[in-house]
Amino acid sequence: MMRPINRTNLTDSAAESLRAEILGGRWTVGERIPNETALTELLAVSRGTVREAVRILVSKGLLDARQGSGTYVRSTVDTSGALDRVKRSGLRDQWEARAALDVEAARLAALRHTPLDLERMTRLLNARGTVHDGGREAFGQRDIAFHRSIVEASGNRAILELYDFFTAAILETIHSTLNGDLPEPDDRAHAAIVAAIATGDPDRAAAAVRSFMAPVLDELQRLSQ
Amino acid sequence: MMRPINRTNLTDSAAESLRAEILGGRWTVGERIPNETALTELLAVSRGTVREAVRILVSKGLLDARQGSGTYVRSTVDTSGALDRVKRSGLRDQWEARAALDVEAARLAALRHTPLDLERMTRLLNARGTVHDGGREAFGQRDIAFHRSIVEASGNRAILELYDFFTAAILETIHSTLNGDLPEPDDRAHAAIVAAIATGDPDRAAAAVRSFMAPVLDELQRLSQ
DNA sequence: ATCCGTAAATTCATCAGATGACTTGATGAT
DNA sequence: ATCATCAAGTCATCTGATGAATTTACGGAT
Repeated sequence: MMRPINRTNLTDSAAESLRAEILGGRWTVGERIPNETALTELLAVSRGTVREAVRILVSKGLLDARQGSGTYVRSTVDTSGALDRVKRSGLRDQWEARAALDVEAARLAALRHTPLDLERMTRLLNARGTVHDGGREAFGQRDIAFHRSIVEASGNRAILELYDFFTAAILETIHSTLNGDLPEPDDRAHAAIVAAIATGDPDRAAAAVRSFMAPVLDELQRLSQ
Repeated sequence: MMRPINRTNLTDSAAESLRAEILGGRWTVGERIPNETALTELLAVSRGTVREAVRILVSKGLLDARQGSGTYVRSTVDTSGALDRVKRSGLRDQWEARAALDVEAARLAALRHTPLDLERMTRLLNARGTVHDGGREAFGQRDIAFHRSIVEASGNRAILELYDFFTAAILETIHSTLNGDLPEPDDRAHAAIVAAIATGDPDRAAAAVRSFMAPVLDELQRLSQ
């Protein structure tokens, strides 16, 4: 059951060697790397192991294998580990990062929201209810849906994508560590956010989200010390 | 040369099938999935193909293969594609997201910076010079180093990680699409950021970064329309 | 009955060989 | 010069076999 953390296998070693060569600039983007047989000799492992190693790097977006042609370098920057490190960065850091996106999203939503966006946000706000309606789990889902609609209204897909990531990551962290004893968000504060966005004033919208986030951030700051 | 976008191979199909089963909750976290021989029959592909498919999911963090024991579900949420989608979200969206992180980082830096942080930021600001010193490439590097030092001073590793990602992603995009005709940042604006952080006023620091970012954001907004 | 060491079974890791599918460049006929 | 055809190169896939690590089953000692 107990496993040493750094025991590795040939496939991972081979993939790591290849990755280091790619990131080190041994081949340029678009260039073809040695074929499987040559890699077998270079890495001193069997062809099957080479293929598994290459497969890993293809899935990371570093390589591109084309049947009949060869395997080519697609990118020399590896961003695959970034989100893993974000996940391990602590709850306070994650919440702060999400808050930053949330504030900016509200700012952009004030400038760009469509009538449809406003209708959806209002509807989700009204449907949000209280924690007593249908249990904690269901309330959390409704709360998340409401906040997500704000980010959607920003029209920024990058922010929305990261917001979804943080929502999932934070939920995972809270489930595994805390027992959900964070301050409950104020209901009137939610309405204030929608109202601010509706007026089209970005600074007011940003301030509304920021003041809404403040209690949780303060609590997390306290917990992290 | 022309390649249909959805031509796939057995390994990717098998990996996708497995991924769908995992995300669909067929097995719970910690549960052991069928062994390679069984997967060979379930997926109707050879063991080698099964192994490559499993490798992909292991590298994505969904599975955990243990020699002699079995292959277990590590996570049922897949965040591996999030950054890829962010990369494809357009330059304006990426820049806005990074700006959001940058502003929040300055705010946090004002509250948390150490004397060492301040020293480093000042040093990098002075070393930044102009675009005429050592060429455009070198100047870009110094500029990035300065901005990164602000994010470092925030003490938030999640924001720093994402900031690095955006820096690389934006650089890649600019290289491949634009020809670097974005507004040059003002030098005095940089000094204003450091000064604001040094006073410890988070709102002033945030405002300094925001006004510094404004010209580029406006230009990108114009380009995106 | 419990504990513990050994053997057996299970499972993933790795290697080797062979065949097929696809791409690319060369060849040759028109 | 153009185009169809062919040959070489390369990745994709299958099959079989052996090794290494883990787990389980078993049997003896206490």
